[in-house]
Amino acid sequence: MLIDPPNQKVLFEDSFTEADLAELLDGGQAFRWNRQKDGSWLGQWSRSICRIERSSDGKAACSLLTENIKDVRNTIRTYFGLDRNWRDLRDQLPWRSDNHLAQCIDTFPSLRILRQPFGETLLCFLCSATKQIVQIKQMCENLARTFGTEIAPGFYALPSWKQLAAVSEEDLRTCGLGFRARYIHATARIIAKNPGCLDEIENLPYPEARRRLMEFPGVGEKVADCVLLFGAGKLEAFPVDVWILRVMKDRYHLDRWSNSQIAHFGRIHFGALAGFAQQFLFSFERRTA
DNA sequence: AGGCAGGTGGCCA
DNA sequence: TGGCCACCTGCC
Repeated sequence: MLIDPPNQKVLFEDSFTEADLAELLDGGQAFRWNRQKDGSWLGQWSRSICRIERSSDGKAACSLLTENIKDVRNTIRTYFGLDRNWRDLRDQLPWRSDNHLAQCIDTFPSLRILRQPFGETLLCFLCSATKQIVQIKQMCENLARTFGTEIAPGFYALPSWKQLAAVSEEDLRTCGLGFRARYIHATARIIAKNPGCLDEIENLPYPEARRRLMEFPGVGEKVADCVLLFGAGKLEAFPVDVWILRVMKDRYHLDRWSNSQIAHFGRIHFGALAGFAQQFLFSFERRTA
């Protein structure tokens, strides 16, 4: 049930512009946020429904609209990474010696990395191959409505991997997944055989977690890195997609380099927080495209 | 109206 | 290893 007025609100410390908020919630990290007519954002993860309201001074307030959430404050803190000092992390990026990165950071100063539920992140990014954000969101919504659980009138949670394991590939295709249906189906079957494996992988160190994720069909280097970055808080994960390749070629002048050489350069250049740096580059490039 | 899109896996030199 | 291609479908 929806609660009105909303229960406990959590205030963000940083200020956000409209563009900041749109980039954080709808910029390709998460696929379950929608801007409402009144300008607020409504989003979902697990069995939570969340509203974010931004006042004219840039302060953003977050509230959960679902009952039965034991620890509201903690749920929000985890998802938005409020337990990390992003200002400090941002300062550790090599912006002093990298003018382009500095410009990207200035453009989206309050950008951070979400910490989404691991299994849901895997599902969303299995949908992402050669699709744009709008279409990925549509696929996720279809999956939730068709195979997920209704948690409030009109709101559906994404199906669990257990729920997905009971669905045929053919039925998955009704969600408009295309060839991605095969990946999701096969991955669900593998997870069903070893139900604890996702929890296990989430808690592994980055290199091993990445290797294990890539054993799932449909999970290559890029998807694995997205899942670990946005769903496991591993900031060293550096997803290399077409946007990042373009950035590295155009802005870092790596003209004659192969894709894998470019990816390698990025990981070395940006270091232990490479994924955080990646998000600034990605957002900036998308905005100026 | 038709090409193209936040990739992956398989096959061939 | 490195490059090329099929794979589905809906949206601009």
